Amino acid sequence: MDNFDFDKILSKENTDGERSWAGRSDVSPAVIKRLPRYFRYLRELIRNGKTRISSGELSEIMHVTASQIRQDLNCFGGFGQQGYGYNVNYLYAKICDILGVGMGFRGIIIGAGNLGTALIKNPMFEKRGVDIIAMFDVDPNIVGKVIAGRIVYHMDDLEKFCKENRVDLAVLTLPKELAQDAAERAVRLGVRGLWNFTGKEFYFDENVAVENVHLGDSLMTLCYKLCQINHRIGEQSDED
Amino acid sequence: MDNFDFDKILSKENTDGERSWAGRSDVSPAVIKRLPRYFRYLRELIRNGKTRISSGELSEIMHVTASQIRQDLNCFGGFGQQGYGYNVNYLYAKICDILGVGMGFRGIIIGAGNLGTALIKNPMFEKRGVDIIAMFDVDPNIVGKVIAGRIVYHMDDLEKFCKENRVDLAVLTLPKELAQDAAERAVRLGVRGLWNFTGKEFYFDENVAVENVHLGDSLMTLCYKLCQINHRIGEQSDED
DNA sequence: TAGATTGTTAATCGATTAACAATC
DNA sequence: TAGATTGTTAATCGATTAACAATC
Repeated sequence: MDNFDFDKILSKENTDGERSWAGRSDVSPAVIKRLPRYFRYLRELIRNGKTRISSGELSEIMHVTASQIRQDLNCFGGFGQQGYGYNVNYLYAKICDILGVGMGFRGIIIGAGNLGTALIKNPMFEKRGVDIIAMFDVDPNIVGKVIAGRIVYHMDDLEKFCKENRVDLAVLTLPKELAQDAAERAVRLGVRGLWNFTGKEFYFDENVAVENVHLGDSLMTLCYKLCQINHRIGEQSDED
Repeated sequence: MDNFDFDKILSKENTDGERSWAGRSDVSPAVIKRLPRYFRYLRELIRNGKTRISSGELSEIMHVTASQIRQDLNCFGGFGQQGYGYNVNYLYAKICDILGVGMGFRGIIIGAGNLGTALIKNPMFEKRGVDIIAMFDVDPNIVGKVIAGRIVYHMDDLEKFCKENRVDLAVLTLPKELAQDAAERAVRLGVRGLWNFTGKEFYFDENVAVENVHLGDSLMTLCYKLCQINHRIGEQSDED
C-alpha cells in the first residue's frame, strides 16, 4: 500500500480522451493556492485505499468548509456526482492535470549545499512529476560528487549543460550574493521557472515564473502567533 | 555597513517609553501575513543608510500599492508623519515589536539532517531574534557533534533538556514517521511553538502555535505558473 | 422512489483601492 | 505659506459561506 503507483492513476481512464485543463484555467488565485493542499490530501486518501469521498467528509479532514471545497472543485467543471460525492482517483488525476503534474518538467538545482541536498533527498520532486537532472556548485569539494543519483557539475558548465539538455526550471539554493547572476544566466539559457530560496526577490518578465520562498517569513509568523498566545495566557493569570 | 547593528535600533529611542504592541493586536490575517515582508525590506533600507521613506517610494520597491502600505501600517497606529513619510528606524522597531523580534524566544531543532543543518547555518534565526540553543537527532553518527555551534543531543535527552532549559519553539526537521511523536513530546514538555517541516499537518489546541511548511506546495505553484506560460507561448506560435 | 450530495445562486464578509481632507 | 504625504473614509472588488434546487 505504501508504494502505491500514483502514476498509473494519471495514465488510466481518468485522463484519457478528455481535454486537458493544463494552462487553460482562468481561476482565482485563492483557489489555485489551495490546490496543492488538495493534491496532498487526495494522495493520502488514495494510499489509504479510499475510492470515493464527499465534500462534507473531506471538509472534516482538511479543516475547511464543505462549501468551499465544492466551490473550488467546480471552478474546473463538475468533478463530482450528485448523491455520490467525488471519485478520489478521478479528482486526483484532474488536479494533477491542472497543476502540471505529468507535464514532465525537468529541473536543475543550483547550489549543492545543505539546502540543495535536503531538497533532492526529499521525494517531493518525484511526487510532483518534476525530474531533477543535475546539480551545480562552485565548491571544488562538492563538484564532481554524486548526490542522490545526480552529478554535481561546476557552474562553469551551466551554459554547456543547458544547451545539451532542455531545462524547464532551476532551484536556486546558492548564497544570496551569487543569486542574481545565476538567475540571469539560467533565464538567458531558456529556463522559464525559478524556485528561489536565496532570500532575494526576483522580478523577471511575464514569461519567467518565479516562486520566491522566504522561510524567514514563516518563522516570523510563528513568532507572531507565539506572542499572541503568551499575551493571552499572561492576561489570564493576571486575572487570578 | 554590512554588519549594521540592528539590535541597537530596537533598544534605542524607537522603543523606549512606549507601550508594546506585542500580542495585543487585533489585526486582519492579511495584514499580519505581509508584515514579515516589510521587515525584510526595512532592514534592506537601513543597511543602505536610508532614514526616511514615503509610502509611494516603498510601494515601488515592494511592488504593492501605496494605499495598501498606508492602510497596513495604520492598523497599529500612526507610524508616519504627514508631509514627511515614515522614519525607517522607527518603523522597523515597531514592526519588530509587533512580530515579537526581541522577545528572546529560544528554540531547538529536532532533526539534524541536511534541512536542520541548512536552517541553523542560515542567519535567519539571529536576524529575527530567535536563539537556537540545541539540536536533537537519533543517528549515532550525528549525535554528539557540534553544528554551527550547537550540540546535537540524542532524542532520549529531550525531556531532561527541556526541564533544564526554557524552550519556546521546536523546529521539526525530522522524518515524517517520527514527527507525530516528537511533536507531542515537545508540546507535553511545554513547547508552545512548532515550526513544522515534516509534511504532516498538526492541529494542537489554541495554546500551541503551529506553522506547517509545505515546500511541495510552493513547487506546485511554480509548476502551475510554468503551465500557464507554456500554454500562452504555445498559443501565440499557433497563431503564426 | 427516497436519500444523499453536488452544482450554483445569492448573501455575507473581508480585503483592496481610490480619493481627499487633515496636518506636518 | 506652499508642498508633500499621511490618516481615514467610502467605493470597489474578490472570496467565503449559506442555502437549496437539480440530479444522481
